[in-house]
Amino acid sequence: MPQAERFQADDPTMRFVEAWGRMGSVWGISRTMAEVHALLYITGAPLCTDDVMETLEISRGNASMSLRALVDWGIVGRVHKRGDRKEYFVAEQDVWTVFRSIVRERIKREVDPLLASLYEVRDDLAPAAERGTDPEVKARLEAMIDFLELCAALGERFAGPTGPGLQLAASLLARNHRSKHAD
Amino acid sequence: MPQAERFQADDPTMRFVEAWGRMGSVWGISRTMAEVHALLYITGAPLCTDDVMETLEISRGNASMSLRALVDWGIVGRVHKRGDRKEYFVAEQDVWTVFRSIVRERIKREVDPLLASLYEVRDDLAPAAERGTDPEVKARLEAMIDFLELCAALGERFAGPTGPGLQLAASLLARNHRSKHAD
DNA sequence: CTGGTCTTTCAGAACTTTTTGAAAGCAGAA
DNA sequence: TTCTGCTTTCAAAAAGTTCTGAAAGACCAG
Repeated sequence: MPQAERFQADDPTMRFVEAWGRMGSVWGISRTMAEVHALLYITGAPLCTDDVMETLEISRGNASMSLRALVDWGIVGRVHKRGDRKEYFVAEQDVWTVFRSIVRERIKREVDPLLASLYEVRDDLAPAAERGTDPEVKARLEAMIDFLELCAALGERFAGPTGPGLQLAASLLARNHRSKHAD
Repeated sequence: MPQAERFQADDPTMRFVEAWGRMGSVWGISRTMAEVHALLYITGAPLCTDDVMETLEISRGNASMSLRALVDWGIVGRVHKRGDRKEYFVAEQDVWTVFRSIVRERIKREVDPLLASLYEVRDDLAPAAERGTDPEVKARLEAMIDFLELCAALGERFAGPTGPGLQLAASLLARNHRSKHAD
């Protein structure tokens, strides 16, 4: 497999990359980052910064940033080839593992800080016997906190590093499934 | 409860609104939209466009757009008061229902289109006996498609309009839980 | 050390999204 | 009909984000 790949714009690989790129928002990352990930995933083999730059036609800086961010998210790993100074990158190949990393990261980055803020609000609410704050406000706040705690806990269980993941998902679908699709 | 509410910036209501606003990205909506939703949710009572404008200090246009979008997402409803020409808005009060609406919408808007693109790529790949496309590429594509289908199906089951939702979530947590938190 | 190869950083440019405010639209009352 | 009170729309402005490319940094080999 040659180092500098040249894909046609309508090559299946490229079409996959584009489709995946459009999804970036769902995973909470930028389009380019998603494309870089898609390219690494579908290619399977380790690619270096220049491969990524050339294939996606992006700048060196952008490639470097995106790759590092993917490594931070834990869904891309760094690899070295003997006798080659360059650094190579490989995407995790198990989709379920990818999913787990993403869920874990997003909970850490987004749900946890929100919960922290809400705890603060609640704690300031309780002791002061708050002049005139509707008690129902407190109840709604609690309801939201409970829900988010449940989400975080579920996320950990469902997608956590040790989680049952796939099997659990499958079994969920299995029990009392109604007739689905034909496709 | 007066029509034009005036909250202190550090009022618990406002603090909730701000915390929730910062979360917008997670739900795939803009900060302002999230704040409008937070305000309606925590207030509990129906508010009109002017209430929202004044409380959040945003323009009429923005308030109007955000409210309509929330109605489209199905997590805010329109209400009319007898003898009042104004339109009022109330947020769904059951957090689990809100969650379900959001999951359903996002799958519809984001996962389904992606799946559609991937099906196209796969279908173009199969018949042509594609000159030189690595068979592993096809395998990886299939793996991704399978995963996304599972997600969509799970989403429907778990968060769908008829779904078991909360109970299911609770039971998931219950079985083989390891010692969690104290807090 | 010096020179070469590769990686990272960062200020500004390009692009995207969000917000505004004024104008147009709509509906009921008189 | 016209007036009035309210809602929606939309073009332009502001704010926010992502990308580029050049320069600086790191590291190794000789």
